[in-house]
Amino acid sequence: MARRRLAVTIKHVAADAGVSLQTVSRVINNEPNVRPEMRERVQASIDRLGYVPSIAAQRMSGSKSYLILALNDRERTIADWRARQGTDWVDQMLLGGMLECAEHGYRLIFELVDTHEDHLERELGAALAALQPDGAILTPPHSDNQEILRILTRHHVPYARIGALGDEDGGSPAGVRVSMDDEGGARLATRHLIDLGHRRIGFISGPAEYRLASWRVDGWRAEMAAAGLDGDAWLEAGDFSYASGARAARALLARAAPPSAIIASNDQMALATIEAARAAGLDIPRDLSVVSFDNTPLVRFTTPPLTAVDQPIAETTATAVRLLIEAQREGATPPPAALLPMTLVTRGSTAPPPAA
Amino acid sequence: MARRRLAVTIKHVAADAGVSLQTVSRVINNEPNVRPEMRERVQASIDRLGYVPSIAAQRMSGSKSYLILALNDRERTIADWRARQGTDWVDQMLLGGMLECAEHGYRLIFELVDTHEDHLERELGAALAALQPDGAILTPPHSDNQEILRILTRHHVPYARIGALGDEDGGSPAGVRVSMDDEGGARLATRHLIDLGHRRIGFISGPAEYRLASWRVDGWRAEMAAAGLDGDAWLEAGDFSYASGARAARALLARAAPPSAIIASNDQMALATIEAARAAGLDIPRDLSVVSFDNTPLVRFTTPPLTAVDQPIAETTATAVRLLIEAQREGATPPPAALLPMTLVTRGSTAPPPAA
DNA sequence: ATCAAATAGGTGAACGTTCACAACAAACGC
DNA sequence: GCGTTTGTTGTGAACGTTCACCTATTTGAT
Repeated sequence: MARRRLAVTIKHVAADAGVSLQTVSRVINNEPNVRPEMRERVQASIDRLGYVPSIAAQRMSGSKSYLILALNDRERTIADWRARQGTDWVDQMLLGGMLECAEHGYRLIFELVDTHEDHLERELGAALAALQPDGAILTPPHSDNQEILRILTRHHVPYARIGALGDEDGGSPAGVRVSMDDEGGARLATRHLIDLGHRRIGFISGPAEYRLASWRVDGWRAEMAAAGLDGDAWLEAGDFSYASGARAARALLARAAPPSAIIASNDQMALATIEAARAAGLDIPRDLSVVSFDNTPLVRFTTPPLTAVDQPIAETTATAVRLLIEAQREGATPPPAALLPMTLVTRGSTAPPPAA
Repeated sequence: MARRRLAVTIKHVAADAGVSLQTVSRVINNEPNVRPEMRERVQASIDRLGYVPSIAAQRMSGSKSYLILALNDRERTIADWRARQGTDWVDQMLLGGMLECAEHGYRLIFELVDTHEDHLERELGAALAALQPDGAILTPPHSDNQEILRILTRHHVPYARIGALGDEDGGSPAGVRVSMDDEGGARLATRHLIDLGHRRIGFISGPAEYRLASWRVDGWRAEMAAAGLDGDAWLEAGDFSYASGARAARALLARAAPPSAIIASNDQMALATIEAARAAGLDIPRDLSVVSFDNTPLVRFTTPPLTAVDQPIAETTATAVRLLIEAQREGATPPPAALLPMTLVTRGSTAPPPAA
């Protein structure tokens, strides 16, 4: 329990360079009004002594903490994780944000909060008071949790919201918004299939309560309509689970005029589609083309590997971090919003339709 | 840039309860020598005002930071992540450690460090000085990076090393060690197959430079020997990649006396084995049983789903956190070590061998 | 040359908490 | 009854940094 007395502080640097504490502080923070010559001398001392400012002390005297919190729902994260499926977004999100933070001298802290009404206030409040972060990032499904937004606002912590997001926050000045273009992604997939010559393109949707799920349907429907095709003829509902995907795929394939291609709104339902097609004696991609959403590691090792719409999950957090940091500069422009495009990764599960 | 003057501090609590700062501090830290009646009064004020101690201030006056760093190699993590394969350990590790931290009022921070010789000292030093964590966790392949250990020791940060680990650190008092029982895991898999009636059990090893890879071989060999079987007859070398697994599996299946079961040292090689068997016209599990190591989400969605040895990755970090925290209590017992067992998850890829 | 303004640097207080130590009361041994 | 221990509370300094303010020095305009 002995106290550590070994750290080199600003005092040592000041003594070593023969200047006052304040001058050292000015050099550290790149403030003006220091002669280049003096600045160099101080910097030399800093380098020689290996001095690093203590975040704790900096935060105490009112400066930034250089910390950004990535808030996540504890229960959901744990549930996903226990099931060992679908936590792919955790490392994607985390690493994307961390790297962007590192660029700017910030640090991203992944924080799990209990979003139950009665715990939220105390837990989140404790985290904010204890760490005093310079910003927070909210991910679905809590990006528009009004209670969380309220607490963040009360603690004066600027936030960025990822995904989802209506316009219901009526211009709260603290909010940055970053979304992925789900509709555009669906359009990419659909156009890819149309370009290959497909006309009957089935779509397995996600659960209705997810906005991104309906956006994906919208994109597919719009692109079908643009090509003069009737989208709604080949729509089946799923809920992102493997079982629902299998059911929907079987239903599509059992139709009088079955689709020659199917787009599934996520990877697990695409996997189920492949399995259902195989069970029906169809070869992929010869008899049926399949496109997936998500592009998790799962779909690289199927046979054949799946063509998939890739979501820029990592870019999402990275952008959120960048916008948060930028918004804190003096300028104080109105909080920006960003829409990130999705990309299509073409693999072996798509081909021209069988000759009619 | 306006300073925040809204936080409720220990001073407000003291005034509210009509006691000195020190008494409040004692209550916060659960120190003895406070009358129950007084303690209650202070606690009431704390609750009413919603007071939360500031970590920054606590750290400044020499107490704990309640932060534990999970150190990871930046380049390797990024490379794995860009490739979108094999980062499964990131969220497993992270969440296991975070939950254990939360139990004890600590917080886990995932920190990527550049392990290049010339950057390591500066970067890691900066992280330690800035955050002043109460402990650090090292994961493979840097669990025995002497340079990192040296820097941690110099900064008086106790550490826990996960995986790998010879005894080459000659009793440095700061080191806690947590390992997974790779040998035991391999024995479990082998015994499972032997119990099913298999006699010719092939093994696809990992790269020789990974100690865990050779431990897995050892376990398989030992269990084979215990059953009076010659292990080395069916050993093929792989390097954890899909391609190497395919090559090894083809070699095993092309033998005069091909194995009736194959254990692959990781999931990707197991996937390759399934594909190779299918290409050779074999049905799994009727003609060939396959067991995998790792148990990532990948192997749940293959057909058939893979029987796999599950690694307690999350428990690994959780245990490390627990041991680190325990080691800091007054007792100061010699640093402990833990060996975590693996478990076998039986799915559809194993069955009795075909009747001879 | 003179005065105002801009630039370069220093000084003491403050941030919120804990530590070391002092002060006092109560309980105890004899 | 007196000195000694034990338990409870308070006081001032310290942690490492930045802020607000102050003092020189230099620059520029008149």
